[in-house]
Amino acid sequence: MEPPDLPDRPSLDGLEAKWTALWEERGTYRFDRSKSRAEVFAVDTPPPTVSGSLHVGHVFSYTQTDVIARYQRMRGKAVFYPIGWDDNGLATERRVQNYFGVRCDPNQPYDPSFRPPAKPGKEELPVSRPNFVELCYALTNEDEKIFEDLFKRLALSFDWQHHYTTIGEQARRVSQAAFLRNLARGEAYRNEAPTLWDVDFQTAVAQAELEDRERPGAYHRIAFHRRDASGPPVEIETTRPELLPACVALVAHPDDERYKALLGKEVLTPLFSVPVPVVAHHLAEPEKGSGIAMICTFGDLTDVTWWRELELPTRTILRRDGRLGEAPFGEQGWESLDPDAARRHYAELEGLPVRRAQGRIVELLGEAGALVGEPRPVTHAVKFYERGERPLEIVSSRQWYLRTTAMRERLLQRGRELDWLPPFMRFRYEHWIEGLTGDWALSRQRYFGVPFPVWYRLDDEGEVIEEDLLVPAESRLPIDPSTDVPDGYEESERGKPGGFIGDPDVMDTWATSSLTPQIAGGYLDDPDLFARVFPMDLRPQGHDIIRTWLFDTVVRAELENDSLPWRHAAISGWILDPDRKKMSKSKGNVVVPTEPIERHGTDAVRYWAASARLGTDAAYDDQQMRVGRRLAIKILNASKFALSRVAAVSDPSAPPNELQPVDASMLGLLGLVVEEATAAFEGFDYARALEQTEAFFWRFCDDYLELVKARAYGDPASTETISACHGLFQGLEIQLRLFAPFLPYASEEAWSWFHPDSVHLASWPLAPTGVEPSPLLSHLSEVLGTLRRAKSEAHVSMRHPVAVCTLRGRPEVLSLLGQGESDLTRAGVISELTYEPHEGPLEVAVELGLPAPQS
RNA sequence: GGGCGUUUAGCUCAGUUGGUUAGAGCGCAGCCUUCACACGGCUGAGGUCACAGGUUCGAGUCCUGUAACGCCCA
Repeated sequence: MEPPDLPDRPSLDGLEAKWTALWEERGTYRFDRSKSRAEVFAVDTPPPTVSGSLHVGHVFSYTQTDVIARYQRMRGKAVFYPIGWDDNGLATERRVQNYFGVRCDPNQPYDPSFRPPAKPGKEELPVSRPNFVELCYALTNEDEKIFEDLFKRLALSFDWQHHYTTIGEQARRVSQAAFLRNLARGEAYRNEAPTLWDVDFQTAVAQAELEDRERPGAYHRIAFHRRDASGPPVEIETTRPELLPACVALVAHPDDERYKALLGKEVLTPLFSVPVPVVAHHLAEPEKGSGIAMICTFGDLTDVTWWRELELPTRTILRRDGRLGEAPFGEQGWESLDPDAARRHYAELEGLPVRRAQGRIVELLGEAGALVGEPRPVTHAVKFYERGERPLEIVSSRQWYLRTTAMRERLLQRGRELDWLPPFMRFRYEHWIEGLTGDWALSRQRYFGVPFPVWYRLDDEGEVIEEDLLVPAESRLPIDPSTDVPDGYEESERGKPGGFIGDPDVMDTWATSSLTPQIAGGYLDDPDLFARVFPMDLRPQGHDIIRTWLFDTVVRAELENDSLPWRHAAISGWILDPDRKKMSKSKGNVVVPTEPIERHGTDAVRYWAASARLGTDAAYDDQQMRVGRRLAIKILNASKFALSRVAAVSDPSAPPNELQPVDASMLGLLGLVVEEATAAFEGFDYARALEQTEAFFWRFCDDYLELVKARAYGDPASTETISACHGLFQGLEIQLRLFAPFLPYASEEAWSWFHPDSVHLASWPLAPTGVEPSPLLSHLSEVLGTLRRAKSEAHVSMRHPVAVCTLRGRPEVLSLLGQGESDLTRAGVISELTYEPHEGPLEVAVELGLPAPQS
């Protein structure tokens, strides 16, 4: 073969820039859409939240997916591997708010000449909704560039031509169309209902966005007198005494003997003298507090359950800003035996935020003698919006919902059809479904999101006619109902009696993210593409978003496509810091991914990420990256050596007539590694494939290269040298391909020294044919190990001659070793090699010779 | 309170349907500057497999229980 142009000192420096540019120029990772579904491997990649900070967690899981994608590409699949940015939603709004020091005020008019302040001021500057959205676009554009640069440097083999954003036109169109179809099929509905509410963000929140946090609180024991004044007062315990004005009943467990006699009777709320019934429900916990609780509208989700199942009245006092609102005691629905006193007491509370209202009502209760004993401090779990800072409240509001609870069984069945990696992750999904307390609340009272594509007709008084929806034709999508006009109306009729008004809400960001297979696959615009990629093969993601992203995506595909969205779900673990604590911004232990890439190089960082199995958390580990870097350098050096030798023979790729036993053994054993790595990859166990490949490579370098060196430097026309060169060539070629998914830069560089095309488009290797995996090389390794030990212990160089080496072992082992005798004696610098048959494991006796004369 | 996972060398982790003396890498110690590699290589010392029972000829592996840690859900 042509002598390759080999570097004097191979180096990793510069490889990343060089190959990233070449791959892009050559379109190495472009999707071939001429392939049929069976020839395609489609990945539904998680679109990262670009407003969030980049950290090594991204590197970790995205690399694991890329390794799988590269394997599939080498297996001959057309890999559909799009990438998107998740830019819509509250995360971006918050970042824009902090970055520019602005606040969205929908009442402000649009200012086309608006420029954000250079530095955020002390007070947040109110800006119009269109101005605010413009800032969101501007900032996400900046953020996206940073992500793109990182992903390219990480050698993630995305097809950048199939790129989307969750606020982009395509995403809005698909989200709105899917919603309208949900609506038409009766799967989406709008309803006034108790809603989880964040008082700071002033928006509804879904069950999936909840988070429990331990907070200090106190049990207050409050006495309720019986309406008929018989018997002692009933004492309840509550952590939320400020909700007493919203009390609609007391509840005890039906089997609780202490309260059986009370059931059906009425008691009076202290301070407000509102008669409320005592009712029974199995969710009342006899062991908790006094065993009887007050039901308020609404203190927590249990209140909602009681209220719904026991058909209790509603007395809402909480406003959406987290303060106590109106409570017209004495009027209908607010009946009181002493309305004047009730109003007097409530006047002390109205307008106060809940915390201050709590303090005040405790004083009032104390003065009225209704507080029993001192409040008892406790620590308890309080529900928060995961991005919020104050506890969630529950308010009654009108929201859009998607009917998920009605399809529990179908979703569980889909979960069983999905291949979970690792399998136990399915429990997360099942438990989530079993624990659903209501339908998916879709609407958010926010600004940077996909609007609901509906308008409402206004009656002659200018009031909204809820049941009379105006929806656009699908061909008009995407629309913004706050600026677009429904068919048959003029803009001048907006907000006027007899006119129309747009729905002011936007969709939950997951309502868009849950459609990534449809958005990326061209569901609406490109049915030909969609048919080639859907259902997709792989959904990679973290286990923290099984209840949101994975679950929601299954829901949408079930409703829209009557199908699972993908066949396999690969769930990656967390990145922990070196002390095994979860990395998080608040702990200040986040590692920025550019840092390890700068220090160790991409291949090294990928090696670390690919060493961790799916579903397993991994600690950030500099040492492991150093190992990866060393491996990458070793690949370059070993390749250089092998190629510098094999060029001597005419066609090293062709199997020679007389393949020497040592070469055949190496190739045979490598064949086993190929088979194991392939099997591991087929089961998505890339870490095992890497482990096997790496272990073999080390033996290849330490033992095989040393054994064949003498032959490789021999006469290029000799049988021995031709065989050695074939072993080197074949061994190298196969191993570079095995390494390619993991270390794309080093393997591509070495491959380029003797191939015009990319290793990443080369075929995945097959085990070499015509060679038996004889244990010859393994036995030789053992002997070499003993020789090295002897030399190491004698503190002499490895070139130091061995006077006599005696091999003792079973005859068949000795006879096998005899086939490698000349390689062994030259690699070990052995003067005399003798064999002694004996029954037992191989033993090697070494007698060192005199040092070779100094030259 | 319910569920899931983890526990193997100082550290990070493999360990297949139960089968010789439990593996790897890092770190540590020692050695070697060899004609691919000092951004290196070689060699070595490290383990009561969390604990307690049980099944079995045989258990890191299977069963029961306990503990610690982590996560999810109440």
